[in-house]
Amino acid sequence: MQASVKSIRALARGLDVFKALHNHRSASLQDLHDETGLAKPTLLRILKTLEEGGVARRSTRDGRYRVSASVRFFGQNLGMEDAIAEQAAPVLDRLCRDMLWPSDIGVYKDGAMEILESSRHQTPFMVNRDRIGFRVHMLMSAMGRAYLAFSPAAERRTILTRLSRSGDPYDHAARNPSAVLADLARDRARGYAVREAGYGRWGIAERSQADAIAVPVLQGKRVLACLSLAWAAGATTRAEMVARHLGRLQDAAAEIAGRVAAPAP
Amino acid sequence: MQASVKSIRALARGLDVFKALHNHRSASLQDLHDETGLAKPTLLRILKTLEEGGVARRSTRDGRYRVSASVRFFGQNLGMEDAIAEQAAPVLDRLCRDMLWPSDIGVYKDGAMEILESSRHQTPFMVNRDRIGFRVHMLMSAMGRAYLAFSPAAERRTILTRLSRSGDPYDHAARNPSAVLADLARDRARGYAVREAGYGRWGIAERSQADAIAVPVLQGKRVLACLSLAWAAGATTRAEMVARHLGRLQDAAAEIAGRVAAPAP
DNA sequence: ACCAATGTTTCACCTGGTGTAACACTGGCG
DNA sequence: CGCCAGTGTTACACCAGGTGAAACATTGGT
Repeated sequence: MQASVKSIRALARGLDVFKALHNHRSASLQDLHDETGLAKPTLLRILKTLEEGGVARRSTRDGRYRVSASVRFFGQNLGMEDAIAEQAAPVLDRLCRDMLWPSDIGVYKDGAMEILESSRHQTPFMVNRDRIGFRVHMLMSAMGRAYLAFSPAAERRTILTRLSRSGDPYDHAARNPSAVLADLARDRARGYAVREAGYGRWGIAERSQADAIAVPVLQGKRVLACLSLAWAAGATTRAEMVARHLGRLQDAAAEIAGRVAAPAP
Repeated sequence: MQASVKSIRALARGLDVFKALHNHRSASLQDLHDETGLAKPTLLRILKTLEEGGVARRSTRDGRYRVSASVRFFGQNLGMEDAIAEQAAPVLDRLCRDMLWPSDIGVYKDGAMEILESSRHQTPFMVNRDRIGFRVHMLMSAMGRAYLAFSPAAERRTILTRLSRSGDPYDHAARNPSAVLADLARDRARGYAVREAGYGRWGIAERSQADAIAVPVLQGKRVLACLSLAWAAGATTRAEMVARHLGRLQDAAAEIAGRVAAPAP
């Protein structure tokens, strides 16, 4: 941890003033003084700096301070994935501490699931280097199958059609859709999806077998993302993991969906 | 002027780092070091503070820094009026220096024009105390007439109907719509509107007569706001002011419309 | 014309921000 | 496997720069 890195009080105060300004539509120096408890000369300097930085302005008409309209564009080029990753990260951390096994969260993109965040870095069981945008197969991984199982039928059909045309041998199971659809219906009924036997291994040189389950993060009827739980198959059984952790995993998925809709402060 | 108020370097640097972070979707410490020229320990402290302030985050997966999704909501509760006032303010200042007479900008709201910004504070001719939300009559003021003259016919009709039911004697002219519409058609043809003779006076105790013209700030077919130019009637003639300044006023209106659509950096 | 509330400037104190230098970690290449 | 370049982190000592008390200026109210 970077426990020794100290934060900068002057900057933190500036952010506080900006937030105070953001809460009220406009604020006088006195308002800000009352709200933040900072000395007025300090506030004048902070507000001057915020103005020069283009994030606040002082009306020439009433002398009151407001946030600048330019801040409307802050974060406007972030995608939904960024929001999901950010809101999921602390939930994954907590999950990992509770379950002692790591989780991943990912979204569907261009024919595969793309991993957005992971708590694998907290465990010794890193199978893949943590590079952003790592992609896992739709039909082989628990995460991909969760996405397919819980998506609306139309989207499921579209994706399977796409996979059946793919050059990747792992995707060819989609060419026998009735078998796949039956598996997915079973997953949907159980409330979680499982990975295909033999896909994915743990540890250096992929010696030990891995297993995983995954649940959807639902936004209405759409699957916003999928949340997976992985463990070394030799350590415990799938039935045991489902019994102990499925509820927790589903709760976490619901929490993430809620936080993406209305982020925590 | 508050020429003597110094800005806070530590805060300005923090804002710079935030902006650098905002330009790239994600940035490593090295990226930020290269871009801002700040020492890495300084950056670590700034980033720590931005994280604690909830405006930046560091991905646990790749260790790169990003702006937090929560900044998406910054400035989201500002109205269009705030944006207009902000973008107009510097333009009004410049206009006032060029023309030596003050301008106002206002929007239509609830049966009257509401002043958003003004350069009257730069002149000795302040007729009204600069209180925010000062309202001027639609039919008596140049600004109100400009709004009516250049609005789509349907909106013009709606407003006139509303005014005709008003209790304010100034609004009763709307009860003879054909005369009003003829005046507005003339204003529209000329490209500017004028105030009703006798409305508005300059200076202390309202001794000297005032005159004004106004032009629309157009966003497509809608009148976003109106921009007025006022002067003491005894000092110069309306024909002279139109000849010298109408083009400038229309250019300024176009500039404001452009800046509201895509704010200057 | 007075008074209370708010905004601004000055200035001396000393903390808190700063960068250099040393250290730790990672990944790539031979 | 070991070296090396690139990157991230920690320690530390200096002193610029942030800070708020107090004095001053301005505004608004009745």
